[in-house]
This record gives sequence, structure tokens and C-alpha cells, in this order.
Amino acid sequence: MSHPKTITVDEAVVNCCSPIGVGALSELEAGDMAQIFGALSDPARLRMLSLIASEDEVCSCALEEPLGKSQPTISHHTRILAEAGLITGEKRGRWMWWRVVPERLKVVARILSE
Amino acid sequence: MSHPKTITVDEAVVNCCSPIGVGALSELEAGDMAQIFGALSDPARLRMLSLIASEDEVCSCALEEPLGKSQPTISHHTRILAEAGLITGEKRGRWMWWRVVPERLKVVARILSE
DNA sequence: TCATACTATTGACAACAGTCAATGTATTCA
DNA sequence: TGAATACATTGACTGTTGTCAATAGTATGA
Repeated sequence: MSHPKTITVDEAVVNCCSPIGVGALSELEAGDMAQIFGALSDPARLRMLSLIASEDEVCSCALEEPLGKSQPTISHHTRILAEAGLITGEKRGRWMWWRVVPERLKVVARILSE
Repeated sequence: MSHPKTITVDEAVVNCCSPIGVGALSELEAGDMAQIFGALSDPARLRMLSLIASEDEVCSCALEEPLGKSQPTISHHTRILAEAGLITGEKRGRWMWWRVVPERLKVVARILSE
């Protein structure tokens, strides 16, 4: 989960989500948060995320076998994690390389730890 | 989200869930985590949780109106949050009183912040 | 005991999500 | 240019989920 390269993180990725224990959530904010947690609510995606987080960078092609899912399914899941801002991908040559966005994980952790 | 009363928390609630960035998750662990995140993946439940977390204790009857959902739907959602270990309920008289389980929220936060 | 009030359960339905085979797109290399 | 490779998209199918009306359960108070 270390991060040698400096990558720019979209502001919206970090400027998000007030903690849960301080006043009622707006419907809008609740919807945004629900999208993030929804991305984390599938076992395959959680294992995928943990695989990516354990390396510095992981190729899509390296996920198929350990997860035991078809290529389209892998593609589907990476997309959902990416749309939630939890991972980010870069295409280099034929390969798609994924890495986690630690800032985003911290945002989510902060939601819950007050 | 403060907690005047001492409540005993089931061990399994706290002894759970290794961080995401350290080695691949087992299928079993991924399933457990997915259940928790699944409970957090609905806007109504997130607003519900934030309402409960903002008070010390909240009656089921006090959730219907702010969430704009029917009584059976409220009951459905409290059950899912409770099964995920995120809230705990106590029946007193005719009323069901809910409070958050801060230890559980911290567990989830720890999954992501390592 | 009867009526009232709060919650849980059941059943039904529409919307959504996970999965894969088939196909399309883009990149590399001969 | 053509073949091979990695990934994305589409379409179809199945299973799950959010929702509520209707009903059942349980506690209170007259």
C-alpha cells in the first residue's frame, strides 16, 4: 500500500463525507457514501482490493486467476471500485495497471471513526 | 456517539477483520466484511445510523418520520444494521431503543486505514 | 379482559447486481 | 497488413434487495 509515484487525486475524492456521528446525513451525502460502501460490499471486490493494496501495482490480468472469475467479471469489478474512487487505473501498452487510492480509504475510515 | 452505560460487546464483533492492505483476504473473511459494508451500502441505513449515532439512544418510532419510510421498512433496516453488529437494540416497554456500537465502527475503520 | 400502541413478520413486486459467453476495441509484434 | 493479446462492452440470466400493505406478536393501561 506504499506509494512511490506522486499521483494527483481529484478533490472530490478527498473533500467528501462528513463523519457519521455528527448530525443527520443529508440525502445527497448519504447517497455518495452508499456508493462507496456498495463498492466494498462484494467479497470478490474486497479480495480484489486487498490484492491490489498488497502490491504496489497490479495488472488486471493478474486478478483473474486468484479470484477465479472470468475476464469480463474482473473488468466489471475494477470499474466499480474505480468509480467509487477506491482504485485508479493506468493503461500501459496492452495492460491495465491498478493501484489503490490510500487517501480515499482514509476518507472512508474517517467517516466511521468519527 | 458518547456512551454512558457500559455494554458488553460480543467478542466476534471486535475480533474480526484483518486490514485490507496486508496480504490477500480469505474468502471467508471477505464474506464477513462484505456483510458489514453491505449494511452500510444503503442511503436510508446510513442516515439511520447517523441519526442513532448523533443521539445517545434512539427509538424505532423516532426514525420513521425523518427517513420517510414505512414502519416495516424501518424494522427491516434496523435488523440489517444490527446483524452487521453496527447497532444494538434493547426493548423497553413497547419501545425498541437503538444505539451504535462504536467498537464495531472502529473495527471497520481499521480495516481501511491500514 | 379489552382496546391501544409499538414492533416484527410475511408476501409480493419492481429494481438492481453478479456472472459469463459472445463480441468489439486497441495495442503489440512479426 | 495480419495475427495475437489484453481489456471493455453488450446482452441475457439468475439471485438479491428495498419497499410497502397486510397481518401477527407483544406490552401497556383502563
